[in-house]
Amino acid sequence: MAEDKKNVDESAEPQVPQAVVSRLSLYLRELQHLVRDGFETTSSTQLGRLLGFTDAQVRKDLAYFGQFGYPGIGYRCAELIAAIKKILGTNQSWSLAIVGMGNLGRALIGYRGFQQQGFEIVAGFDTDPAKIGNKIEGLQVYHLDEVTQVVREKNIRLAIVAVPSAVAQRVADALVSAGVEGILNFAPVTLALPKHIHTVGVDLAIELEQLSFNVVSKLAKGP
Amino acid sequence: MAEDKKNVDESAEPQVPQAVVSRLSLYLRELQHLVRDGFETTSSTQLGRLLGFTDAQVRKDLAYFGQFGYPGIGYRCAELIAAIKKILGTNQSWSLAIVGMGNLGRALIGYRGFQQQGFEIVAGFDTDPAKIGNKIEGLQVYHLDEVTQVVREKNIRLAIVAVPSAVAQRVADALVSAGVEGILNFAPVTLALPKHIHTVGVDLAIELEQLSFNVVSKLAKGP
DNA sequence: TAGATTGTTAATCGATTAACAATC
DNA sequence: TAGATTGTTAATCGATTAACAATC
Repeated sequence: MAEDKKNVDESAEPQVPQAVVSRLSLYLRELQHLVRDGFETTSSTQLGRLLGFTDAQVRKDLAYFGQFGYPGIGYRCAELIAAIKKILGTNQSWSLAIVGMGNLGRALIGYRGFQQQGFEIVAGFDTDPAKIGNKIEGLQVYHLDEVTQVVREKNIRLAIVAVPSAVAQRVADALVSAGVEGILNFAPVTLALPKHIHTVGVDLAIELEQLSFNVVSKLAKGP
Repeated sequence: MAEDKKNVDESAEPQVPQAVVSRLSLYLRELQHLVRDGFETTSSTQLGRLLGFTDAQVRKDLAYFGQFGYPGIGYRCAELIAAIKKILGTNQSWSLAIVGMGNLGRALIGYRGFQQQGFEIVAGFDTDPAKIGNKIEGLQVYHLDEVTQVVREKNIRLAIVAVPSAVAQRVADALVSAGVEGILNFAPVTLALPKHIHTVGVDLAIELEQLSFNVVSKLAKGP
């Protein structure tokens, strides 16, 4: 128990790369489309083609989590969907908080895609007195000072941060001390948080920078 | 010239991994914060610490593009900012179109972070007659049928897709045939587009799935 | 049976890290 | 000079792909 070599994780499982987890979400999305389009089964080749991956990669990714396919047949879509949801934790529904009732925050409250994948926003927070106590887009808005109480009452484990950069770190700290375990951060800053808190950052300007880089780079090569 | 081994890109340059490009955007963001906070210079160690990377990785990433540092000194922030902007193509301003004037589309029009990094939304598109011809959040809204003309007139090279999944592919096709070269897609679908068109997909539900996966996985290990 | 497709091992490829001479 | 830090090469590590026996 005492002997740790380097900083290797002590847990037994093979340790799943984050890249595998994000492809898992893409497999889930494609499988849902396949079911909608009437497919009962699919194959690693088909899934790979739809997403631009090799068939080997699809099989390898799934192999991290178990055996889900049938040699000679492929994968039963409904079955694989259920399995991936279980792995991702979205076989159950998650209660979310959102902080920041600006343009982006309000848009996210109305976003249908969250509900569809098992995420329900159950509380909004802001510090603007004009907004607190009202409902915005049907969602009850609380003062950030009440976050600890509301998070406990409503069993909130994940939160969305949609506030200006200048206050994002303070808001994140408040969420963490209220007991939130994961944060989806839309403010264009790197949050400094305890290691056991999970963070995903979405910086919209950065996404555009990836595009502009690729567009300008391609100028070098002719058509 | 004829002899190509496998499907190796013919272009001379070392071929930059996409992961490097996204870290480049993060370096830029941190450098801008450092300048705001009064730093004249920084180092690979400092940048790495702020972002959770090793110093070696920072230097290696930058080395793809040239020599920007001073041995014994580090990097001059302003200088490195200018260099990265040039690499990413954001030393110039980009004119953007946005398609879809729903909740998310309207929020993105008002998002200050785009302007700040050199992206200006100059035209909105929709197919709802009630919206066309008006200004939304100060932005002129056109019918999607006019996209080719507007794209040409306003020199638009990048576009944001914020429409429902069901129509995202058709919208993307229209943008491409209008001459757009890069698409930031918020619809939760994989777009099938010509190889020379660049796409970045942002699926908000998938970002939350990454969080839920990590939160449930951590249950296995006790504190 | 023949054809299809899995799960898995081994081979390849690519990315990260460590180390260090060169430089300020 | 001593201390700091770069750019770069070599070593390590990890992820992807190819190949194939097993299975339906």
